[in-house]
Amino acid sequence: MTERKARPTGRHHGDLRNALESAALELIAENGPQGFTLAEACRRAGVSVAAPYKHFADRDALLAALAERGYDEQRRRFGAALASTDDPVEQMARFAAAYVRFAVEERGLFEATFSAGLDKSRYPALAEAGARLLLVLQDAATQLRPDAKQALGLVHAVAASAHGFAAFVIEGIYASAREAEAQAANAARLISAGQTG
Amino acid sequence: MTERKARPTGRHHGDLRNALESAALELIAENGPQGFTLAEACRRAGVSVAAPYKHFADRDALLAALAERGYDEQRRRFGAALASTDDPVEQMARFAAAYVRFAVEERGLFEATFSAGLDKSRYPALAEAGARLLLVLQDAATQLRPDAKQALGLVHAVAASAHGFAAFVIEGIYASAREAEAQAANAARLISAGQTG
DNA sequence: GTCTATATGTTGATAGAC
DNA sequence: GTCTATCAACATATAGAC
Repeated sequence: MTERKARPTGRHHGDLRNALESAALELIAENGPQGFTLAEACRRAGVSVAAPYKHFADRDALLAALAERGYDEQRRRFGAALASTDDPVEQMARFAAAYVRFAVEERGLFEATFSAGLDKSRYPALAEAGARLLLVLQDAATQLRPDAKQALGLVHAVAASAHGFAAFVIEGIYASAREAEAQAANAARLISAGQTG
Repeated sequence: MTERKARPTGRHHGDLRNALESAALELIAENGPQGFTLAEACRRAGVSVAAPYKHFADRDALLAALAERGYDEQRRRFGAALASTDDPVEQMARFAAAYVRFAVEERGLFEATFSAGLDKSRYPALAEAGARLLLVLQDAATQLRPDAKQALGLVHAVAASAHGFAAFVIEGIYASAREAEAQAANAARLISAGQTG
């Protein structure tokens, strides 16, 4: 077979697509979602501003690719958190902590999924990745709320609360990420054990 | 005395400063913080792009003015929420609900205070307005956590959780603002009554 | 698949007339 | 205090060469 990555004809590496995504993630992590511009990402990747258009239809398409990666990474992390215990309430607590940790450790992906402001309907693959993630969480919540709609409600409540702690950490209101994780976990525990039965 | 608002020499109303702030709030409410540009605010206010500079040093100064208004309005609303009951736990619950309601009803002010990304140190008046707000909340929390540091921690936790629900409403994850308010209040109740004593 | 060059639009900000 | 210029900077996106 031929080599998987042919020699670059221009003067670049074999995987510009990935290099652009990484640069974009850096930019978002540094300055928030609006800190990402295609032009600056090109500069960091060492290519001209025309190069991306062979890999992405436009600026939003790159963002959508990031958001999709973000959902997949969340599914991986939150799935692992859920699998780390059998106690349903503790599962929600660890999900909340993982939510905060993800926001801190992968701020670029985190903001790409939440604050990029994409027309989700224009990116079906993105909507599907989000739906897959939600399913994993809803499934876990079903142990606490057998009714599907109530399970979804619980996921939303726990996620919303955790999201707030994540936003506060990013904003620097919590000095310690660990502290914020613990608080988010605690809130999730209370919300999960709270009402119903 | 002379008339309070002299006749405009150009072709505009007597209170451009306010008109610009209102236009900016509209823009932020419509498209988020990055949806605000000085140029677009000028278009909506019906003045040239040079006009603002007689009223604000630069773009950030206008944003800072909005953020300051945002803190003051929060203090007004949250103060009223705290005063509406004597039960300390219920006070925190109503604060959380008011937080979500403020985000929904005054999204421009909400995002100006939280997501504008201002150098707070460059705007002392802004930092002071934020501090005043925090004091009101911390004071109320003292009934539940006599230790000042723990009281502050409780305020942060309740606010963080409420913030998440607010963000979820704005993002459209909660269809009903009322539902989100109720959930935020519930979470606040649990967090407040939760640990310590 | 990458480059150069370019078109086109937008922004923030300033100078100077009135 | 507002306007008319005008500027430099920067963005997204396309055409065409290699």
